[in-house]
Amino acid sequence: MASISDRVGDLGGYLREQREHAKLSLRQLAALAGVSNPYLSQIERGLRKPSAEVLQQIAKGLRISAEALYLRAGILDSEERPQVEIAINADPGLTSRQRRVLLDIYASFRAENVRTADQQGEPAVAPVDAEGGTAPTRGEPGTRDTSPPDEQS
Amino acid sequence: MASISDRVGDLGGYLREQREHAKLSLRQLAALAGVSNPYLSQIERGLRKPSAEVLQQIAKGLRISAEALYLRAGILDSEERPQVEIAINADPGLTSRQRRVLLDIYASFRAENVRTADQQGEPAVAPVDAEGGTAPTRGEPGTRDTSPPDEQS
DNA sequence: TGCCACTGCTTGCAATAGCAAGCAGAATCG
DNA sequence: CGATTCTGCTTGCTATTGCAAGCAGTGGCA
Repeated sequence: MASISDRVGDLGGYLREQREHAKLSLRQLAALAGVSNPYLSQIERGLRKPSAEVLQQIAKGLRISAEALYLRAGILDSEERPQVEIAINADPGLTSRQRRVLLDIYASFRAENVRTADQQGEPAVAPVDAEGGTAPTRGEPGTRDTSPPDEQS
Repeated sequence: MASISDRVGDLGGYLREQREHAKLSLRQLAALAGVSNPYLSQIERGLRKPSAEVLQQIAKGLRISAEALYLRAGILDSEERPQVEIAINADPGLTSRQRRVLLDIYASFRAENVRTADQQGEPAVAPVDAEGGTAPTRGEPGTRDTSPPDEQS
């Protein structure tokens, strides 16, 4: 029981705190959230590990952002990332090709600014097409070593 | 099977596309991601609904952001993320000119996609870009009416 | 040709999520 | 006071997730 609570950054404690802050009983919040009250109790005590969907519902009941709960549950990572890259990747209104183009241009702009800042003739870093966009120093996925990793099955 | 796939915005199709783009077999990606290959196959075909944890692992294997998968899985709402325009404007690593260029390209891509959608007879799906998205406009939980809702149990 | 390695997938199972029914204690009310 | 309502929690159950074992097809090689 404590192990789950520890691992997810005391999600349960946070939930209880928020619920008490909102002056809701466990049953009231469960009803608002659309989950069973025993299950909510178990979550608060760290006995269960709720899905993102349940967290969404609980967040709705508490009128807080689901992301706050995701962070505590370890679903979201609060590490700093280039926001532009995230936004481009997350934008459902762009095609894969458009995303790639935008990421390329963005990367080259950033590289250009680094070069300008250095002024020391450091070799230009070629813009790398990475759909994930989070590790620009890596080669393209398609150019990766194609020898298969150890078989798992 | 199709119902899950429809509901989560074709997560499975996206996963397959990304995997193929990375030139990985199903087994290779499963190994990289640390999930079983039958399960990955089921996910791609929409037969299973993976947890956020599994999505995180798969994203790691594909070297893309987990959030892209969360969006397609319905775990994250795209309105909760920084919009591309906002992100570009806020990026300290870009010059004004670069920002303008990126914004112009982004806008033309979006317009292109709207036109494409119109030509196909679909209703325009371009989301209204509202500043701040769905940032909670309601007060703190503590400020809400504290009369209990109807009891459910 | 047979053998081997690879591919994606089927199937049955164990573990866990999430729930309904219900318990015991506390608080409130007539 | 007893009855009622509320509180958080226990327990046993079903549905689902995720996996291991294995199948059938494909391609490459001696």
